[in-house]
Amino acid sequence: MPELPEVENLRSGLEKTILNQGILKVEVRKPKLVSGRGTLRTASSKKVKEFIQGTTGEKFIAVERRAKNLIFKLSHDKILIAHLKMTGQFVYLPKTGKKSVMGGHPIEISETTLPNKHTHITFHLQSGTLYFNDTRMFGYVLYYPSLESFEKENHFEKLGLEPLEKSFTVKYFTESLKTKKSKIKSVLLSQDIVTGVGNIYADESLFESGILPTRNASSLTKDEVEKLHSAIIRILKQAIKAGGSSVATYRLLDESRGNYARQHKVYGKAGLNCPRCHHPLQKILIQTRTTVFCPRCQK
DNA sequence: CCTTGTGTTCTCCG
DNA sequence: CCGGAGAACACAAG
Repeated sequence: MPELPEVENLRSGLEKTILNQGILKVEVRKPKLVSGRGTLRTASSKKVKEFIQGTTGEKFIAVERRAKNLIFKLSHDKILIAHLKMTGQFVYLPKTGKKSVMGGHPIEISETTLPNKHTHITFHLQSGTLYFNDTRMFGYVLYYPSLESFEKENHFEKLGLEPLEKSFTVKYFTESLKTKKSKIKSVLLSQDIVTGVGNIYADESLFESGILPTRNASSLTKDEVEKLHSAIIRILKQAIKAGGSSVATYRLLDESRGNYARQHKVYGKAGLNCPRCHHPLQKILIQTRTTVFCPRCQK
């Protein structure tokens, strides 16, 4: 579920809670989740051993984000890279005081028994416990013993630019889109020009900029590229500010757990009327992904 | 029961 | 190399 705004909220939540904490003990219940990325990864007990031995006794120094990935920097230049994919979540439970919970998936947050059957990695920290849960097990947490080993692997090789960095300019976006032969929605989902936009924010950005998701990326006019560029940035920033508009990401346990109010205008609203022109919103499939748009005011 | 849908990304074909 | 389909897996809902 998590796209850039949700991961960014998770990142800042983790930063507030686990930073400077030592790792006392680590448990890995699903070896596959620490054994590599990709669909064909196989469980490796050697990786599990390296993961546990390498992280135990170290301390969390920083929590950063690249696209939808979390980067945990540990003492001694050790690094953990986590991807939540669709259903991954991190939950932190302090030993005492306020119970803060954070994650990527709303269902299990309300079921606060931890660990549960979807808990695959547990970090016992000085002041609390950090759980990595993932129902569908597409996510992963990878361990790198050094800066060199991390850079050598080039984990982020295929990713495009961060949409909220200054380097993501209209000029860059224009030039990049010219080279693409596929639909604009496919390009947004592909992560290789601009990262962090998933199904929700792709549909929302295209609606906001009045562009049909089926348009060929290279056919966008200068004006359309400018509108899409600013819509992506504006919508992502608003979503981060709202705490992630699509799902709960970081909050206190005592807050209303059903509060997943989405601010989107088209995502998940097929059949309802367009908020702009009141024509019924249409649903189609693009690359096996549900896509909702207004056939009248998106051109 | 079976079918469909799910916020991601990698791999395999053509 | 490129683009699209299917796969990785586990549910919930209809």
